[in-house]
Amino acid sequence: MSAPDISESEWTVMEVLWKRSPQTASEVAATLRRPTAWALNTVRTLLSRLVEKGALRAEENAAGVREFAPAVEREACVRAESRDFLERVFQGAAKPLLVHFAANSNLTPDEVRELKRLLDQSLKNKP
Amino acid sequence: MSAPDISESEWTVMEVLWKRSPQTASEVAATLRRPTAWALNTVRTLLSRLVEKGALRAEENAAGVREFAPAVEREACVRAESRDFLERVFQGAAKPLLVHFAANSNLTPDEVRELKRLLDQSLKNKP
DNA sequence: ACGCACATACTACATTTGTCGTATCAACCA
DNA sequence: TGGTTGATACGACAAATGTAGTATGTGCGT
Repeated sequence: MSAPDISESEWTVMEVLWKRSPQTASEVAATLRRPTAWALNTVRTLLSRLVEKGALRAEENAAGVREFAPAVEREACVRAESRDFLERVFQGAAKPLLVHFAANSNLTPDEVRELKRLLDQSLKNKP
Repeated sequence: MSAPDISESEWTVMEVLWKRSPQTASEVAATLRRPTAWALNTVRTLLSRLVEKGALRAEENAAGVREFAPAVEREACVRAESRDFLERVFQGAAKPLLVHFAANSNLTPDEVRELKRLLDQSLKNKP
C-alpha cells in the first residue's frame, strides 16, 4: 500500500483524476490540452505507466472504453513525496523546512492565524 | 545565477561539499563511503556532472590534484527545490504545505513557539 | 629505470522520464 | 461495404540518472 513513485508529468495526470474520476484517456487529454498541449498518445503513455505502477486502476465502461481512476489516495502520495523532499532537501528536519516556507510565502493574516492554531493543536495530540 | 537542477545522488554529493570545501574526489568519496558505499568512480562521475551543471567549481591544488567546491549556495538550491516541490505537490499553495508539515511533524513546544513567532514576523515584513 | 599508487579521462549500460508515432481493430455512417 | 473515427497496443528515441569499468598518465619509492 506504499505510494508508488510518481514523476512530475505523471503527477499532473494524477491531479486530473484525483479531481474527478473515472475518466477516459480522451477526457483526461482534453483536460490537459489547455495547460500542457500534450498529444493524446503522450497522455495515454502516462496513464499506462501509472496503471503499471499501481497508481491508477482501469476498467472498461458500458461502452467498452477504458476509464481510469486513482488507486492511491492523493493524501498518501503527498505524504510520500513530502517525506522524500524533507529527507532530501532538509535532511529530515521539519523545523527548518517550516521556517523556510513560513518565511518565503506570502501568507495572509487569516492563514497565519490558522497555522498558529494548527501548531498548537499538533502539540496537544502528542503520542 | 539560477540554481542548477540537481538530482538526488548529486544532492548527496553537494551536501558533503557544502559542509566542508574544497575537497578532492577521494575525500568526498571517503566521506560518502559510509552512508552510500558508492565506488570512487561513481563519486567522480557525479562530481563531473555537477561541474558541468555549474553547481561545483574545480581547481587544482598545490599538489596538482583537483579540488571541488560549491559554485552555488545551498540556500539558493534549497529555494529552487522548494519552489518546485511546492508547485508540484501543493500546486503552489503554501498554506496546505505548511498545514501538512505542521501536522505531520513532531515538533517540540519550543519549536512551535519559534515558528509562531516567525509567522507573526512574516506578516510584518509585508512587501 | 620499473612498477605501484593515485588521479584523470572516457566509455558503458540499464532505467526512468518526456514525448510522441505507427499499426490495428471495431463500430458506425453514408 | 469502404472510409472515417476512436480506441488500444506497441515501438521509438533522446535526455537524464544511477552506477560503474577501462585506459592512460605521472610522480614516488627502491
